[in-house]
Amino acid sequence: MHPKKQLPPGDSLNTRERILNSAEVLFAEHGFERASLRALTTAARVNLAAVHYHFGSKAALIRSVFEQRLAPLNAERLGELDALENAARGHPLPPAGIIEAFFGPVLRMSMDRGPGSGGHRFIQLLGRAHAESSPTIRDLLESAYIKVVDRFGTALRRALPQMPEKELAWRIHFMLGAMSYVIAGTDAVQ
Amino acid sequence: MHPKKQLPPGDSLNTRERILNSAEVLFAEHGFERASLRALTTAARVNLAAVHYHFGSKAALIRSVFEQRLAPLNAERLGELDALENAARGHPLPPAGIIEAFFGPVLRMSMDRGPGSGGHRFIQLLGRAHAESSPTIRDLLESAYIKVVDRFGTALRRALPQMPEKELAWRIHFMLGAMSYVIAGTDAVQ
DNA sequence: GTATGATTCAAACGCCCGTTTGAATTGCTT
DNA sequence: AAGCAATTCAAACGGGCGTTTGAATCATAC
Repeated sequence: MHPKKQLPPGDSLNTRERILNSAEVLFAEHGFERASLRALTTAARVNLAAVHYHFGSKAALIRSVFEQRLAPLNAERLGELDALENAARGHPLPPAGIIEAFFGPVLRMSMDRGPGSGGHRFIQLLGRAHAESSPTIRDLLESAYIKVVDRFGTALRRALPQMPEKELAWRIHFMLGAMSYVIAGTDAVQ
Repeated sequence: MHPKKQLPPGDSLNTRERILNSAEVLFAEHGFERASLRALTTAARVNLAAVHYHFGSKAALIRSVFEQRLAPLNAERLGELDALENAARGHPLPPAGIIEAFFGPVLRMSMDRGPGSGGHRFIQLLGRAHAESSPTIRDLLESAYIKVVDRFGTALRRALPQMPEKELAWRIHFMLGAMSYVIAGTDAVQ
């Protein structure tokens, strides 16, 4: 039957994890559409049908790879913003602090090139997702970000009350663009 | 036989042009891979095989769509840079002028939303190409840009001799990122 | 008007994809 | 040891893709 387990059994995680790891690698390297389940399951030394058994569909696998890593990342962002707000005690926050709370966790994860940790790999994948056109991916990103964007937008608007809404929106757009481009990049620079 | 014409005959251009136009629209809207030749030829009210007759392959069609528009754009960029250099008479150029020579033509083309002209449409396509992962597209972009990047890089280095090479590279990277992100964007802002 | 080459067309080819199936195998429980 | 669900597996399904083919049509030159 479909992924119904009666209990967390002994060690089915092995297959699941192997799929998740290979998926992260291949999605980051080739993009979500170009990386096929056949290539992926071969790399993971796992049967093709295992993806559907453990995840249900390719889209669901993408979602899993995504959320598994993005959730902690966004939690860290919100945590840093919380810390800033607690320290400010009601006063508006320093804009640079807000921006650092948003980009810091990503940049730190991107530097993390320890073997096995794969932080860098996931950030590459995140950059790829930003550049993706397919509605599936765009929806996924949006739903994962909506809470974060909302909190940070509010904080920035409060920190810069004199800045026109439009101008602020453009600046945020520019920042996001620079970030996603640099992150997705092929390390051409540096 | 394959695309060998004995003479520019009466009006074969009609089919070729219809394909090019539909290709630009659909590539810009859905990306190069997601837009299929079947969808494209249907939209152009043209037979499926006409693409291979007139262009040889999908990749060659992409190249044609691309070069047809990118060549004049890059010519304009280089022209503006030439004008700057002639006006400066050997002195280093104002950095803002260099940057305007590079981004100005794109931004102007992007604003051009007159029906039929399709400037905006092509710039969207250009943004999509920047975000693309496939080697075909990356190679295409690189070969189309290499001359421009070289000239502008030299000009910037000469205009900002005190700036470390690395720092300059990063700044260029950021600018390109912001541009491609904004341009490819779904007009979410503004 | 007929010959010739350019162009269009419907149909098929072969490939890769995500997904489904149903039978083996495995591992735990009793 | 038997039973049973969880898991693995090889094989196939159906569909979309870029491409090829070979005949039909069209336009031109003689």
